[in-house]
Amino acid sequence: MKLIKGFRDIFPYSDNVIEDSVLWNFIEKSISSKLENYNFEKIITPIIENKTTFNTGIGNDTDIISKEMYEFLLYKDSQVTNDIIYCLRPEGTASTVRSYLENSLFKRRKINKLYYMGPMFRYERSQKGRYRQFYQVGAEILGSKDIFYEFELISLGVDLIKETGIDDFVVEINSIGDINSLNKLSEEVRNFTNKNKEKIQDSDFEIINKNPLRFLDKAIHKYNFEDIPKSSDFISSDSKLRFDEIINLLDKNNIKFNINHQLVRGLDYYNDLVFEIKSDSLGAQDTILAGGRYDKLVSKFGGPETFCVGFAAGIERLILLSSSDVRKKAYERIDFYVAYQKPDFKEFANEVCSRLRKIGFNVLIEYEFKNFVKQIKSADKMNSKMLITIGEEEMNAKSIKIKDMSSGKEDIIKNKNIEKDIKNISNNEK
RNA sequence: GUGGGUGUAGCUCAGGGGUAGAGCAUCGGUUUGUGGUUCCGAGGGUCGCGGGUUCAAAUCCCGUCAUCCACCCCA
Repeated sequence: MKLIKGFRDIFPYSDNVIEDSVLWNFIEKSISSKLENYNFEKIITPIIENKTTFNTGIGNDTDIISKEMYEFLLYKDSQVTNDIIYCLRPEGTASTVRSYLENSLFKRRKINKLYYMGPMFRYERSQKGRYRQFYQVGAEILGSKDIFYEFELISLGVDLIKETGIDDFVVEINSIGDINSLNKLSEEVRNFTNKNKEKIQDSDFEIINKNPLRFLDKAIHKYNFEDIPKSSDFISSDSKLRFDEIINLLDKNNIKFNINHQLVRGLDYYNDLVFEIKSDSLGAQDTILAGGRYDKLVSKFGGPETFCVGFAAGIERLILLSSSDVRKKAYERIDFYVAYQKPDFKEFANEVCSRLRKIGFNVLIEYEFKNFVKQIKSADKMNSKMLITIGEEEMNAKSIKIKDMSSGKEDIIKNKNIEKDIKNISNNEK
């Protein structure tokens, strides 16, 4: 009986922040509510897909596909039932696009703003901020090339990060050029590497033959070439114009960013805009959020030409970086602790609880009686905002006493007015 | 896949061939009407797992597993 290597349980009161379900819950909620502020709708796709979805989606020669996929054949009655290879999804964009096409979302709305949140799987050595099962939140805008959508997405990314209390981050952006520019660049890389044949390892030539751009991404740093072909040398005037526009928009809206011409992404489907948000305090895995434009992916899947832009963020990484403020807030979730002085008062205390829960409050009562002082200490320990005490006096006067735990202020409320008066008190708090 | 560190109580760690330890946390008492930093006490361990050396192993040796960190790559 043991957890699988690289996987983890998430449970309450864990000493490890990325295993703490209370914090997880809080952060997932604030992320979703921010996404919904921006009018993104949630899409939920299975965590198992046909492997081909990712082969065509991400690119066969990427590390994700060639060495990090969890793939399997379906076994039933001790035999392989067919020869379809399934896999655990390693990322969210390919599944989203698959579902987008399969459900004809492009026919239902011209522009779809979708988000997903859930576990992804990659078979790699685990490390700080990197796990075999990890959670991503992603946002995708399908169906428009409007530059404002690019802006909206970057702005959303920044907001999501701020939402978790992170402030030491950097936004980096680049344009790798449109599809024509990328083709030109590929050709140029091929020429360049042919010229420098004797300096380049055979294994890297395999990469070049499959996809010259991947060579720039993963192998170029091994060599000390000076005049390497750069995306900025081949960028078309259209792409250049778009890049200037997004820079302008970010500037005007006070979103700070760095231009990084070295920035490329490890997945095949990007063109034009690419961006990342990084933090220094994360160790080797410094990217919190990354994305870009992917205008050819939908047609690669057999759909109509569709302009798309999106990003994904690592939830464990957001949680690792979350501020102490956010962590504290996650534990301030109890509105009322109901303390009763004698076991005989339990029935009434319980009734008060039910009534408060019915009108939407988070209420804690401990049914195994312990002495009054202990109960009050417990209210404090559990971070309850308010304390309700029910003792002899209250029972006689048919009332309850409410204490604000941070100010110490007390109120007495008549039994029959509980619902109305408590709403007033908690409104005054806010 | 490669390299290094670490595995002893729920957590953080001390101990280093001869009866298993501390702090924090938990629970109880102090305290049957008021909380955060009072004081006292209790529970909790196959010292990661397997093998070897020894009269005796948590301790020494070998293996293995897990975990952390870095490389690679990525969110």
